[in-house]
Amino acid sequence: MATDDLMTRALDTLGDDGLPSVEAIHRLTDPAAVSEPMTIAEVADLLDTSPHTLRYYERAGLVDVPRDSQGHRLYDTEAVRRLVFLTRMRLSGMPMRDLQHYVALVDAGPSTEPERLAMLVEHRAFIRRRIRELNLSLTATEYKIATYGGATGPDVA
Amino acid sequence: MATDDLMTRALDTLGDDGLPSVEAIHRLTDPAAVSEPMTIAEVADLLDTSPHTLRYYERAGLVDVPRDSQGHRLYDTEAVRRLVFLTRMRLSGMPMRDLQHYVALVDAGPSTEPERLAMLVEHRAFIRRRIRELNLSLTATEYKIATYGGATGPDVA
DNA sequence: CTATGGCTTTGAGCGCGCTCGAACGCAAAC
DNA sequence: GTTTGCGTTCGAGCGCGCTCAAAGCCATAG
Repeated sequence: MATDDLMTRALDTLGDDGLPSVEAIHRLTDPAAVSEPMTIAEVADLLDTSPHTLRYYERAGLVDVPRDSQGHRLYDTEAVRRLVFLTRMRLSGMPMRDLQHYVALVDAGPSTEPERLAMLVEHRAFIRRRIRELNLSLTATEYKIATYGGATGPDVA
Repeated sequence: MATDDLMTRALDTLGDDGLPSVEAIHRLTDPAAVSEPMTIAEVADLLDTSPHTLRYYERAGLVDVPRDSQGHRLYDTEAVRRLVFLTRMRLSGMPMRDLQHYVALVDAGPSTEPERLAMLVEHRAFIRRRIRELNLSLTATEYKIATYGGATGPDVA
């Protein structure tokens, strides 16, 4: 388990309220400062995932990865950048199917930008709804902790 | 799809910021005002799920449901209450496994209250982390929408 | 020279949470 | 009386996202 992966570092820039600061945005826009090609293990560590998963993403057509003379993957800046995006989207609940569609649009050229933008806007709405749901469950859980009697229902006084 | 299920109603009590109001808490503590037994279809509609799923939860040992003279399920207040709790926990990401453990603890009596409380506290931490992750992804998505150029990376100026 | 370790490919397997199909029962509606 | 509709049980199937096993290649270490 990576203890200093991207997400961990990014979360550290947030307050306890979970609201991102201006600094957080800068970290988001500069995910991997180094520009040298990385091995699969390094990328996996950076993204807090496994080499298995990175190969799986590649097989799924989500990213193209160059090889070195021995046939080993060497992730260049472009590939790393895309994977940062992909893992972020996955983590926030976008299905593989949609990501495959998205990258197909990217590969299809600039004419598909409106559709890509529409996907992002829809995903934004999805994330917002999820956050609202989680806040509700959080409130319910906190209420249950505070008034804990052990029943499954609220057992309102 | 139920358009007036519990979650929908509860979310309506929240502001756009997703922060629950005092009223929301009251709705949470009084999920189903009626106290008459409900059919499986009614409960499914209330919880925005399917009869299939409700039977599945029962088979999984999460809840006991009384039957009428014809062998049909008649959900009493206790069962509905527990299912409200269960679906809330599921929606916020608690695994079936944990829920099975939790209800086993409930059935084991008051001596297990500390462990149940510990589970809730841990789940609260889980929800909070998820919300933080989602806020981060939300920020990233909003940034990408705002600066949209269509690449998979930020393409910082 | 022979391990050891990290990478490669391919296809298969798995854990989770449903979701469905089949065969059937009962009851109210036509 | 039969059709329609909603319910029942049981076991099987499915979609998703990984996750792994097997067999092999190459390079550096001892």
